[in-house]
Amino acid sequence: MEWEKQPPQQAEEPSGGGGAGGGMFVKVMTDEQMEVLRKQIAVYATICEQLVELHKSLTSQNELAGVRLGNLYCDPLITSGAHKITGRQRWTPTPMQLQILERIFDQGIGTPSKQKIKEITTELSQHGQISETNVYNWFQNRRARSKRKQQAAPANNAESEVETEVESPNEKKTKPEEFQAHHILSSRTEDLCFQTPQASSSMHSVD
Amino acid sequence: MEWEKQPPQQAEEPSGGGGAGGGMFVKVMTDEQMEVLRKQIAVYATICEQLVELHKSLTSQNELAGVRLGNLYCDPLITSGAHKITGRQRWTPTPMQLQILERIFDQGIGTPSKQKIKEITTELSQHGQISETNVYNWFQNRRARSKRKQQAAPANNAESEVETEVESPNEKKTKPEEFQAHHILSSRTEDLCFQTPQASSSMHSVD
DNA sequence: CTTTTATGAATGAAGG
DNA sequence: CCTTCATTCATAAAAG
Repeated sequence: MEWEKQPPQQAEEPSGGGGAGGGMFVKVMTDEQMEVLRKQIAVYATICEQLVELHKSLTSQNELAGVRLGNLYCDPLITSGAHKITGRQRWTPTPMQLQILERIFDQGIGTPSKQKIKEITTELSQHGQISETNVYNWFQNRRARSKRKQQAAPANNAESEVETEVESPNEKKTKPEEFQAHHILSSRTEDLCFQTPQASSSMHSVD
Repeated sequence: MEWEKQPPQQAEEPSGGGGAGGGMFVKVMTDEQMEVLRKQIAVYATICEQLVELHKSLTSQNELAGVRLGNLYCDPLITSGAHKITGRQRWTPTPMQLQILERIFDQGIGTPSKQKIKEITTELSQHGQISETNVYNWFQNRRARSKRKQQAAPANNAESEVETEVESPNEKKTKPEEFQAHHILSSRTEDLCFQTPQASSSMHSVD
């Protein structure tokens, strides 16, 4: 089946002669696999949340059963278990890499072409692990960021804002009605037990 | 989803108490286990979806008592792609829409004809607000990015621990994230649990 | 340890 | 189809 293909993802041993002692941490799934599962479980989690909300609504009229019902199936799912396995790690530029990137960015070359990306990546590879996508993303983000900062940072009295929404000049965009459900759900996704309710007996907590 | 190789440049583990460092790669799950896992999640997805449908109908009969029920659970999550009060202009596929799209993408390799788009849009409309343009864009983006990723991460040499599987050379990297439920639900869920307790416990933590 | 911020990455949509 | 942009999401890092 198709899950066999493994990405490289070689983790380096930080300082040689490390542990190898007692509790050794091993990755049981590749990041890719984890991400796939996480995504799928997110679907499940989302639907579950819908059910939670629905039950709240349904029982709000008959308050007697409302609170208990919500807690019962919501809490155990979300609060369950420890975290481990792994999350996806993201690239973090080394100071040296960052310096070089900033320098290139300041050179006014606002056009990071494909070829340029390759060159930069090659150069930065001498200072740490990096990929072309990292460079590409960095420039994309950098440009967008400075653009956004420009319109927020200066205390310009350009009140030509026709929108009814007014945002503070020294504050970045705020979303009052933003609900953070995604955080809760996805942050705990890896903690969900991969089991059917019927299979509970075949699998219990570790140690 | 698709990421090119993600270099764990500084994948430091907060190794407390001589714990060995970063991610050592061991394959602890067989293909069969992964397949079982996939099916399990598919079962969950199916059950959840059916529950949602069921509760929807339950709600509809209670509509006389509480009118606001529909809004509470449906609007924030299912119709998240639509516009909430302040309006979000960018379409966001619901998880269920995503699954359907992914499935179609895997099947009808590549050629989203006009007629096909129409059909897909109609089908997806049952799971949330969507337009043909959304579908079109989605397939365009999907294809382009899938292609780009493939060329960005070709330098893969699998881990020595992992038996590599041959994949079709002229085939795009098979996308493993398809977990469509189909009608697994009709089969006995007991058959879908893990056969090896070791693997199950490994899923939780290995520390 | 919890909350906040900074920023790498993902993605819908537009342009060519 | 391919590239680019704007917005959003998730997480490492910083602040409390």
